[in-house]
Amino acid sequence: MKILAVDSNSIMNRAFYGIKVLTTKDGFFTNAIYGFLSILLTAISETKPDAIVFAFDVHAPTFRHEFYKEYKAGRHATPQELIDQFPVMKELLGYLGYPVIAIEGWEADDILGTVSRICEEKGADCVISTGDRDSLQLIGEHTSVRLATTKMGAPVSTMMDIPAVHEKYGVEPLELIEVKALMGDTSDNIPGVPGIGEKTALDLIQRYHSVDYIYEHFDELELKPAQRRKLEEGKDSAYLSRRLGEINRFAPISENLEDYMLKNRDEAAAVALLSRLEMYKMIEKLGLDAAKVPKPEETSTEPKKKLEVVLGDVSDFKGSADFQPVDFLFESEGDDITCCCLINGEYAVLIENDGFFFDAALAEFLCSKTEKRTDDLKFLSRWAENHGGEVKNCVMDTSLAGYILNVSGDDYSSERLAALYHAESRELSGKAEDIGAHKDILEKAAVFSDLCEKLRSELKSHGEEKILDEIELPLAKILASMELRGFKIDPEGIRSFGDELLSTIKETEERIYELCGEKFNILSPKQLGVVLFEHLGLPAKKKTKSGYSTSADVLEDLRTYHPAIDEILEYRKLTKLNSTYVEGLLNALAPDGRVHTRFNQKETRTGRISSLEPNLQNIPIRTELGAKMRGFFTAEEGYTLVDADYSQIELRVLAHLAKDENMISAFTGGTDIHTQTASQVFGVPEDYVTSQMRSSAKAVNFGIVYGIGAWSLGENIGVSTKEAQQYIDSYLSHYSGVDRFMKESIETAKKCGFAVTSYGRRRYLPELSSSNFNLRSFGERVARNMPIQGTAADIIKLAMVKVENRLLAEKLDAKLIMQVHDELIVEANETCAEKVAEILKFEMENAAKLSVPMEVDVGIGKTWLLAH
DNA sequence: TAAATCACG
DNA sequence: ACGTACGTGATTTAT
Repeated sequence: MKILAVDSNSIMNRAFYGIKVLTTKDGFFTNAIYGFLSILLTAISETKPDAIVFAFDVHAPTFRHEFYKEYKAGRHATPQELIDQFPVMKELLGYLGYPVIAIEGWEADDILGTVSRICEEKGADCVISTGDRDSLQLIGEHTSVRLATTKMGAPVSTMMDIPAVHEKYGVEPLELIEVKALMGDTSDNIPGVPGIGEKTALDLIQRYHSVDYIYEHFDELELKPAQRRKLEEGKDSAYLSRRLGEINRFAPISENLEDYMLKNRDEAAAVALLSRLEMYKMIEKLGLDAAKVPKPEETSTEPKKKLEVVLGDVSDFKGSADFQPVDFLFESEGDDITCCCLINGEYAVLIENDGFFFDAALAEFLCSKTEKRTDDLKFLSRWAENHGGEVKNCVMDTSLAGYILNVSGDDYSSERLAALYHAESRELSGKAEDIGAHKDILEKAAVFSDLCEKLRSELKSHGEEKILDEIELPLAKILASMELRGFKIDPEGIRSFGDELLSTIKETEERIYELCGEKFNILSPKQLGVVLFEHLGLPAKKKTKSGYSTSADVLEDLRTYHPAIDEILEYRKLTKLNSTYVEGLLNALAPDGRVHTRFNQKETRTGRISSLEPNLQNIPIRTELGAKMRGFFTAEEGYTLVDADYSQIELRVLAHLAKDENMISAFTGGTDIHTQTASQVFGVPEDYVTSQMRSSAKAVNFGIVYGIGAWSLGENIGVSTKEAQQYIDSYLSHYSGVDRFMKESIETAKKCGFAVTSYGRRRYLPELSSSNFNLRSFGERVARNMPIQGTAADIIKLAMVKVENRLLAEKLDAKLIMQVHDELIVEANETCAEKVAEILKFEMENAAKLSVPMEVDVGIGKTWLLAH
């Protein structure tokens, strides 16, 4: 028999402060519950208990104990966001069939102590799960403690048993009570003996084992005079502390361990509650059946609307125009569509791909004027283009709508969105065998129409309709086309570049072994750390959770200490270049001689798009060697690349948003912004700005956009924190509009709960109401950054739509193939490259009207390197 | 699977 | 007292 006893209050606290902010979409904090369940699941899988007991303090957290504890420790009172999670946690545990014990007048500790005592007496095993070292005194023959802590932000658990206590403290577990009696515990309001700290207390108890012994044999003890005096004066306090610190092991709970076995759980209630908490993955992890969710029909009195399922054929594509908008759902295998479902008013028409006229009929349908709603427009557009058509008049993509409504989500499937936005399901009618054979797609179909309406009205009420209609929907189609077209690369060039790299890597490797006097894996931070900081004795500024940091900026500081450092940095650069870019690109090369990256339109928190498999948005450019890579990105025979990029778009957006006269005039006047900043921050005329000053000013400009802190700025440009603070102060006094804007951004975000771009794209920031300083600060930095980065992202997306429209309207043989946040690349027939360059420049510069001009640099060339 | 590192804007 | 600039994705080693 093995019992897991959970110190629930302690674990809830640990989880609340240790886990990043997590809320439901209405803002209810769920991070403590989530963290609690995660810790519980690992504890269960590690200990495999036969029963689990959850001990809570009665009041969550009690005023007498927890509140005072926090007060004494100089922290804030327990935040409401945490308090609110306790009743929900208990409710959930109840549904899950676990015994929850909370007894008026007894602390959770006492309950744990009692459970472990019972176990010891009956010879059962007891594992206590807690985040609090208090419980270590309970460790015994059959009792161990699983201590949950956070080491540098990461959750860690340590098993403590008798030998572990011996090793760590050099005393018996029970003697920890004596230690505490002497040293006290400020966080627990135990005074101890004033002047006696952990070291002395441990030393005394190791020698004399108890408070009683110390005072009973006081005159015989070998003590330093100061210690003797402190102990004498603190005698009463020591005995008081001795009583306070000992956990009571006789709480009035059942002595029968069988009573703590798992009871029948109310699966439906548990699933319903977890769904309300939006912890869908947790449902599975807890071994619950998601299908047990009670149907919402129970709450509605009206009869459910019907959806008649019929098997159709390709002729049904044509007839659908009468029922606009038509909802179009599909199932796919690879690039193919295998089956689809059209929702025409009352009917769900299933059409299977029979391999005959399906593709042609579908392509024709997608091209038709009929208004369509779907759940993955980019896929559909790619399919349509592959079949010689396009998707016209698509007015809804539920996944894009879901992304716009919450950019921080991770699942925009229509199933999930339907649950999130309480879309109502229609009742399927029709032949049972038809329904059974297409269960998945029909389940989606049943809620889809209502989901579309719910999403649309939600967008409308947020003022985010235009983002969907004018930015994301048209963009999906463009991205599809960019993915399909791909980027031509020169595999021979890459291969020979790779060969050169490999031979340089080999030489560098040899030199490193020579210089270090041993062979090891240079790419292993662990091994490298040992060699550099132990064998070679270089000064380590330890950083990471698991040892020495060997990151580039740490090594940079060590360059003068040892000749191997430069070689190691070089080695890293070369291997990175080879494995990520040379090998990565060759692996991604499609048979058509091009790489087809995929653009993720629903990933970033700011509204940017991202690129993956391969990521073409991080092809090297900053170093000369790396930039050679861009020489292998090229255009088809007879075509050329036209590359256009915004100059300092984020700073321009900032000048505009902040309405900062000074910054606006820098951009209208045509002075270099970093030079102007340097001149103002350092108080010298522009002609006297050195390159050193300009580069510091540049860092400050970047820092401002990121939500700057003096410490990091100093770190970054190699000046003291104090000096960096002076730069910032000077900056903000010269750019007072920026100062005001930053303050307002945070204020507004705190008031609304989200940060927002010029175009109304929101990013919810529950972090802002976190009681955790670091999280809250992060929220504030994001509140400052999101409007800038996000607005810039909106602008270039708009530009892409405009550019594509122009290229199409003017029937140019040119296609957009890449976007790198502030840069667009078009592959154009050589005959129209100049025209395309003009269009790019014009449409990008005029994609938005800011109070500063947007400048675009355009280049034409056969390779990315040459065009940029 | 997570952590460390490094490529880009 | 504490941690320390925004947004991504790929590769490697280590757990």
